Amino acid sequence: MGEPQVKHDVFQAIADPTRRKLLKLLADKEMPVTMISGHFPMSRTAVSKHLRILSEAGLVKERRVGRENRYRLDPEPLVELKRWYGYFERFWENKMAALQLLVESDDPVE
Amino acid sequence: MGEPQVKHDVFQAIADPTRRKLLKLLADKEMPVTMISGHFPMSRTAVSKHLRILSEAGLVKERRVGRENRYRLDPEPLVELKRWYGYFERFWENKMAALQLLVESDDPVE
DNA sequence: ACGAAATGAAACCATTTGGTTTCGTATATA
DNA sequence: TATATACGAAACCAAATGGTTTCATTTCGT
Repeated sequence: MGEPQVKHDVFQAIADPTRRKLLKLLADKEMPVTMISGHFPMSRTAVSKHLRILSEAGLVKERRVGRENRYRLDPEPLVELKRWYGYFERFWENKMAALQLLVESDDPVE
Repeated sequence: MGEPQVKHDVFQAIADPTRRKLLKLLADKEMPVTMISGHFPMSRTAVSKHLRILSEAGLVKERRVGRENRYRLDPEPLVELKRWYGYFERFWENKMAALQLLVESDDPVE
């Protein structure tokens, strides 16, 4: 019983650029740690720690398969982000109308 | 010429809960620093440093009026946030449909 | 049975972060 | 003019962050 006691929340989790890249990488593919770390200019252990933080925030799920640990995105906690953002939508009136068009076009960011 | 050279980006800026509260506080009201800091259990100087970070990220605008420095929300950089999570929306298909309803209802978060 | 692969835990380190208190300066007001 | 108010800069500090290397454990493939 009691709260889920998450150590890192979504906002903290996505604050780091490496972790944002991790989420994109794991968005459509499930991958084991060593393969994941091949995409980053740091040690496997460092990547592993980032994955841990993402996992604490609920943004990735891990699945043990033999000796490897496979990770995959779980986008569900991003809803909190969307809600938070949604609160502010009421505050930009005219200014945002133009920029909204930019958002609608879905060229990838980062 | 050259990039705007922002020290703190939006993701870092909103990672801290105090700064998220600041944004909500300044969403519809322009306020001077001392009045703002009255809403937080820390020194005026500490609040001032948070405001500086938000300012670097472009999320607040400051305006000098006499001896006071008035701050107000500028939501424009939040568009980057929307674009970012917008990328992931294509990855939550069925699961998100239900939660979407929650988002649409606008009870305040935090 | 044995060696290699996959991983996390632990200890360690430098830098950043979030807070403090003190001080100087500009502006308002009595 | 003198005093009080509003604020940021600076120096400082403890804890968190993001990285490293080393080591032990589990599992796979000969």
